[in-house]
Amino acid sequence: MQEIARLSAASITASLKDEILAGQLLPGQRLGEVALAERFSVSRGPVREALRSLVDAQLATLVPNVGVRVREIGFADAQALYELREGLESEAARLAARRATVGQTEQLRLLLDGHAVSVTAHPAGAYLQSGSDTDFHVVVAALSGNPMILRLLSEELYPQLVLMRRQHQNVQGRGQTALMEHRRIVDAIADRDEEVAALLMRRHIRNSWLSLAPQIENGGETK
Amino acid sequence: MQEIARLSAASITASLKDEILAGQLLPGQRLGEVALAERFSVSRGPVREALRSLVDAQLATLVPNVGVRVREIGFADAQALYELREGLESEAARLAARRATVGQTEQLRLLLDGHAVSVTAHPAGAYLQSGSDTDFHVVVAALSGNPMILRLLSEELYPQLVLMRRQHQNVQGRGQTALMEHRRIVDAIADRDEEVAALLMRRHIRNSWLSLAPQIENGGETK
DNA sequence: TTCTGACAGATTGTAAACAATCTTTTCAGT
DNA sequence: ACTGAAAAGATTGTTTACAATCTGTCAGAA
Repeated sequence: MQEIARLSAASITASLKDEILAGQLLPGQRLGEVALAERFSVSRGPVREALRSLVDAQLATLVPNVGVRVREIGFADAQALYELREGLESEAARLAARRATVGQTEQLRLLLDGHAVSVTAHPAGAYLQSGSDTDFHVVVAALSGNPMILRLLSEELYPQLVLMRRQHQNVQGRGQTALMEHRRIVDAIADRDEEVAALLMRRHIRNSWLSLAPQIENGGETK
Repeated sequence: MQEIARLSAASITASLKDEILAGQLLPGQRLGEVALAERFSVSRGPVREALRSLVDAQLATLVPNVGVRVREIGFADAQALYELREGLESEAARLAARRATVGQTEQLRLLLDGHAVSVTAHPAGAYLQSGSDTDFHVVVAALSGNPMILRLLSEELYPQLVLMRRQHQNVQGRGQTALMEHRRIVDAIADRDEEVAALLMRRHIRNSWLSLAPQIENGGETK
């Protein structure tokens, strides 16, 4: 696992993010500055900066004078995350219905057609696992025309979702159902029906949570 | 403007945040590392860390190899901010209606009673300016029982709001109206009516934006 | 045996020096 | 006078060294 090129702060941040999301760095694992500095053939400065960036992205936790660890996402965290998504993404769907052009909604339909192929190819619910679901949600967020919402979702919440899924190994088989819900949402967006688009997105995310919650160990860390 | 005690990273971050929000550091102003290091009697390391923290909090912008500047919030930014608030805070109100205890809603009413005194004392619309409005919204966010929503609002969005208001000097006189809207929201929360609470909060924030938008120069920086 | 406290090792926090990049100035050429 | 390139200055990015803090171990007393 040796790094070849001499990277610097931004690159190291990206590398660590990727490794965490890929599951190469396990939740709870310590991220020592010296160890990482040696691994990247760089001094502690850039590593330190990268670690702070991970903490800000909520992918790691920092205890002052002690160190940084890969974040562990418990049941309460996951629930909060999905509640937040309900508010944020229903707003994104609402704005998308207000602003998306006909060409954009067409592209969205094409995206779902591609997903349909994936679902039939891997019927055992690889839809959500393979990131197709995230693709759809990112596009809707982009169509909202709101840079803040797009950034929040794609750069903060979705990485946390990936981390959570990896930690709890949920391979939920909601592919077919989710795809149908996606189509209804696109219909509402194409109809310029803000209220319905927001409502359907809210329900979609809530259904997703209801299907996912039982898969998460209730080994409840309260705090 | 000399600092007395030898502060370190976290303290410097807090100091700079306060100064930006207090308007002592104007939007667009450069935040040079060496200058700040001398001002705080500290080396560039902690200053650098504090600056990155400001950038993550969206209170400053970073251009690599160039420097950090206090963030300028244009019309498009303000609009995006309020759209985001609609989604986030209506969700907070919904969750508050679901979870707040009777004691908590009572305290919320008491808070508004206190605000009523402030409004009658300063009838010229000092309500929103004095932070009373923010107080209410923070409490509702807390009552949502969702730590992520609370953190996002109180530590990211509201500081940006303060910065925006300072930049555009909006002293909107919506005090009496806003207070009444607040009371209706509390009523819905006390009634455990999630839908109405969410709807009223959404309208409240939208009204706030409609009253505020004209006050912002449309000297549109497109990007 | 178990708890307390001090010491040693390791790790994070900060300071100071060096390297790389950008900005501004200067000056030659048109 | 104006354009453009090159050099000087200033600023950020990185490295190295030092200080402060924490964790774990071990001796000693209850």
